Amino acid sequence: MGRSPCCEKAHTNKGAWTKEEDEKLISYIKAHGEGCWRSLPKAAGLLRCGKSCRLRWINYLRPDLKRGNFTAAEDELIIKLHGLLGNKWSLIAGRLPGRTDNEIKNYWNTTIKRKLLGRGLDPQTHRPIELITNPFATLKQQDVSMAQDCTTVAKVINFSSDDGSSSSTDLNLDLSISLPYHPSAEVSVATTSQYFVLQSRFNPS
DNA sequence: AATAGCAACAACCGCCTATGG
DNA sequence: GCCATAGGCGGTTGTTGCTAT
Repeated sequence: MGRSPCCEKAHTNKGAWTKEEDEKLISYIKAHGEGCWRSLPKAAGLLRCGKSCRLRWINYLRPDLKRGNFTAAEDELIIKLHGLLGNKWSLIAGRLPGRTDNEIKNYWNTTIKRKLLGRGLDPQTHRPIELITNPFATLKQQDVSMAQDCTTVAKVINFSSDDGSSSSTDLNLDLSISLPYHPSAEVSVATTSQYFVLQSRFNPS
């Protein structure tokens, strides 16, 4: 027997939300707060799936959302975080106040991917595309060794100062609690550091 | 002016995880 | 420990609006 559906699909609306539906959802959450998404639609008088309500609220109606274009600083932060975390959009969104995982995911797929390709970097690995076809074409041996040493990553991308305090930037990138051990994670971190090693070489400002 | 192509974004789907009985 | 359920997440699709031809 399969999994039961999250709601009675025959009695729910789908597709774009109307203004009336938005208003019902907003007023209900203002009055009762978030929580129990399954029972919310009925209580709020909405013919929607609970999941759909949650998504609509989180991605579009929440009052603390920052609408509008991404700034250059946000761009760079997303790229850095993606290099460390991969497609963990919710974790990335957690580091960008007012931005949602869905928004960042869309922005990544439509804009940043192309931006990285334009820089000659593979969007998934963040490695120079040339390195993928010929892994040691441009890296000096010392760079490879350095990249393999994960402890250098913090220095390379300025996460923290030598005394362990946070970096001088206002970006809190302490991700130490978010990264479960996985052998491939070392590869990911190493490739990210390779990117910054190369970036500093090509763009030493 | 018509329309084809593309980019951006909203929303859905299916799977995974956490939690409570 | 097992099972059912709700919530959460990432991948994918559908829709809309803009631009180029």
